[in-house]
Amino acid sequence: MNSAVNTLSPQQFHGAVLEWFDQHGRKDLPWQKEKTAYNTWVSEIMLQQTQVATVIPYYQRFMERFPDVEALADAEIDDVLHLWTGLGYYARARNLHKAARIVSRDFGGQFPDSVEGLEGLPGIGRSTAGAILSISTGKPAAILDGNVKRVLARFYAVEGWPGQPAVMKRLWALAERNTPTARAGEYTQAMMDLGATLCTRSKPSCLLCPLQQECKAFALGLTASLPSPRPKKTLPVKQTHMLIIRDSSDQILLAQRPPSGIWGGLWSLPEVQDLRDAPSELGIDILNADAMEPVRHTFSHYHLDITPVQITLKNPTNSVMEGPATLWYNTRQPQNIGLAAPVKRLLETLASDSHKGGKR
DNA sequence: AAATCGGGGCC
DNA sequence: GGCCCAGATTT
Repeated sequence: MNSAVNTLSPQQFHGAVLEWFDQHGRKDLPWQKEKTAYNTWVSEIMLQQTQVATVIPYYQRFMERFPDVEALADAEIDDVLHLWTGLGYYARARNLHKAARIVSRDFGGQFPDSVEGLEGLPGIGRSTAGAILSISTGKPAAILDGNVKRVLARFYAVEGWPGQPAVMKRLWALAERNTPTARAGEYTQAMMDLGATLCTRSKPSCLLCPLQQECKAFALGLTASLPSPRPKKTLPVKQTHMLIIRDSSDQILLAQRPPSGIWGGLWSLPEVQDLRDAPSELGIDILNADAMEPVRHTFSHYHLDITPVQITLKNPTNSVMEGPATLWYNTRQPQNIGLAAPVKRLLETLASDSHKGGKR
């Protein structure tokens, strides 16, 4: 491997980064007041999916309601999900809750104080474990989140998509190499801040960067092309029908998804691939079916073309569907439940259509 | 519409 | 250990 010759030593690297952090880093965020493992953990999980400005009010509400790991472990999952509503990615809230119970039950309320121990908890991988450990204890532990990947791939001009194991391995080695033994927590914070504020995906602010003089991507004009993008492939398209079934007070039938797989545990509309299978699969008698314009929902690995179908039942008082949990959803008074994203959008559309008095 | 992201989970 | 899955936002 073209190991890092002619470049900054680890001491010079983290020295420059820490000096920049002292002048420009953020040090007053709510989770930086008291850097316990619990506080750091909750903030890191929230920040995995959402920007700082959005996270702040969620973090504060969460901490008021669940001030420590015992409070979270004692909570019902529904209460946790309730405070998570709007943040999305509910699987992470479930993992947070599971992990709290493990820490409380198996570890007497104490978080593991090693990367390996932390990694054993659901929802915590190598990078998040490194962040929690270094920030909350100051122990040297490397992180490699999206921000740090970008900084390192550019600084060392590492070619190749970081999703490739060989590239990932190289980046981890560089991350480990530069992590200081002293001030490791601040260094972790600094690297994340650097990637988030200067070394951004597009239009990085290289002129303000403390690493610019030795940055290979800057020198070679490669900042726009590094890190290398994921090789693209054409996504398969899947089809489904989502049934809009109303009761006499115009509420819409929802069914809960199975706990794992797509939209695990979230609420969705009853679904069939082939409309002709609806009566047998769902146990309903259809008087009329009115298909709406399809909407496309894209996952990382396929497109899902959803055809919403407004259903009129022969027997409107039907009690429906044997398998999953169901509920009747009032679009005029949206409840705080975890809804699959395209279903949420669809229900909002239906609500605003009915306000206008229009039927489509 | 395409890119992005850290972890889970299966083989 | 390698590969794919999943969810939602940003660009």
